[in-house]
Amino acid sequence: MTREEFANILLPDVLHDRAYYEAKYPKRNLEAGAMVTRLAPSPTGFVHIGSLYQAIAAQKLAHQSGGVCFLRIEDTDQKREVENGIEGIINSLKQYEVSFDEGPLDNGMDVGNYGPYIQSKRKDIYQAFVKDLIIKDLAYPSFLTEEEKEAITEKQKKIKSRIGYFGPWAMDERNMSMEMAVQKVKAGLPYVIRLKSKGNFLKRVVIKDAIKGDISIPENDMDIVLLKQDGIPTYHFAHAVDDTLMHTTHVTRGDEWISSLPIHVELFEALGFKVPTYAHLATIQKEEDGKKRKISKRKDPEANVMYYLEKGIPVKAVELYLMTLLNSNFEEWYLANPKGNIQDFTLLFDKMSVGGALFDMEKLLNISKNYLSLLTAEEVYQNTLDWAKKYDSDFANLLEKEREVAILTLNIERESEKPRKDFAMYSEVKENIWYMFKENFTENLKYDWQKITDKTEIKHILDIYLAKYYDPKDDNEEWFNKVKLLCDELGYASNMKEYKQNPEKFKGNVADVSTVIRVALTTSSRTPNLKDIMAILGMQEIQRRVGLL
RNA sequence: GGCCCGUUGGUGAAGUGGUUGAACACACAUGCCUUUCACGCAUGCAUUCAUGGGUUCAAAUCCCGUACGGGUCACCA
Repeated sequence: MTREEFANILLPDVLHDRAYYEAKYPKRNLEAGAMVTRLAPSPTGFVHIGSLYQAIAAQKLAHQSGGVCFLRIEDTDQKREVENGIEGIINSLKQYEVSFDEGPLDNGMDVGNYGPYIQSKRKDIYQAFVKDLIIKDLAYPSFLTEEEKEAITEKQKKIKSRIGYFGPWAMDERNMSMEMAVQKVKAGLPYVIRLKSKGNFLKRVVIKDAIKGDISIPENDMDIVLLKQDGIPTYHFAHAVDDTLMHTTHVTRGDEWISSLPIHVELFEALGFKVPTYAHLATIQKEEDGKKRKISKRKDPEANVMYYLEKGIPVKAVELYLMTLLNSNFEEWYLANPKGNIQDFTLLFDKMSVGGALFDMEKLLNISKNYLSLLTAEEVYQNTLDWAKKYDSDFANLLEKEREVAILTLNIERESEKPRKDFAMYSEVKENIWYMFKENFTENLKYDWQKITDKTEIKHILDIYLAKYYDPKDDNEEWFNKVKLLCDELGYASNMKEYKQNPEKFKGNVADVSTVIRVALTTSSRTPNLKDIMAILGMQEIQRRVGLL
């Protein structure tokens, strides 16, 4: 029996050979230095913050160099398959404005010439290459059952050997005759295809990682599984074939992959492929009970990229935050270019951190606050409305009905040198402006009175203020002067310095009186500029509100 | 346990043998400004770069050991 015949029996349904596929996916026509990168998530129906992080890196790296960034779905594990997993991923990434050049982007249909971009549709391709390996005696069928595998592991534990299927432990199957193997196949025994490893654990491979530098690891000598019983490849094999055929130049992925690097190097060599450049990104971590750990999708809601969307944290803010983690000099650049386009920033491998950063929500919110403060009132209004339509429909209705009041309110102390920073997420807008809407301002509200709490005094202050002093036509300075005059009349200090020197001479000060007006009209002691609020409310509404006291 | 990687303040970090008396940002604290809050401004916050040793005129920066943290050892990615 020839090896070809043997391979045909093992993999009878393969349509093409490897040469066919190599010819089908020619080298990309790109300028020198252009990077081809990719994001390769599994469709668990959920985009991890770490995937977004990688996506941003991959996408920037490719586009700043005039290259290509594609999306490939790694759905080789059918047990983990989730319904609508692929759409979920594409959808989430779309919302984060990650722009891929190729992938299953058009409702799951491929865009680009190097597809299919979904691994489950590439079965024939993988098998063509496995077949080639079998013919070259670099791979063999393995009939090892789970129990047999466990028995080996137990033995290895007992004698404190390394654990795995390698060298002497694999000899029986490695040396099995083709005839014997065919007999087992014909008998219907299930089998996988394993690599016949040529590696030597005592020798080392040195891999140059674009981020971590030289990594030296013992060679792989495990006869790892290439093709599972169902004929679908393992991650390792799919990675080698896909990234070669799709002509990836830079593999960006999480650094949990470093330990399988020797496998990948051996696979590329066995297949006669050129090893791509690897860039292993440090994983984002989280601290809990004083311990660091990988941010986990089961325990941490913030691991899911949808979390930020639900909270109303702008996509852009998340991107800015991830960029600060990605490149240590980004923050400085952004500070100097607050309105700059991120695309103008050049991402550099050697500015990427080798250690895993702790996820810092406070920092994210701070970035978000600053970002929101630079938007126009119209933009904040529109974004808040878009958010509310999905997550708070009552508020959305109100915003649509009271568009003008909302925008006027959001515009107070905005679009200036030092804009206000009242909220970090769209979900916080409501609590900041609700009182501006007439229909929200009814009886039985909770007022946040500060120093002056006596009802008769409060009413007295307001009555006199409205009757004698308040004039909507006043400018800011005049407006405040009037409040001071009011203070003088009622025995409150209009001058803070005088008040501080002799507080006992006054009933209170101008800040206390202003607060009374503020709280009476809004219930809150924390609001933007009072004069502007009053102008938006209008005299009639102001009087109505005073009447409610 | 084997194998990898890492360790600069509460957090992200700058730093690649000598103007580093260790940038910058977040957080925190205090004060100022002030119609509250926020903004802004000012000041403070690592006598020291996990630790022990070595190389050197000189080390956070180079070398070795130790400790600690993380990752990984699947027919999961």
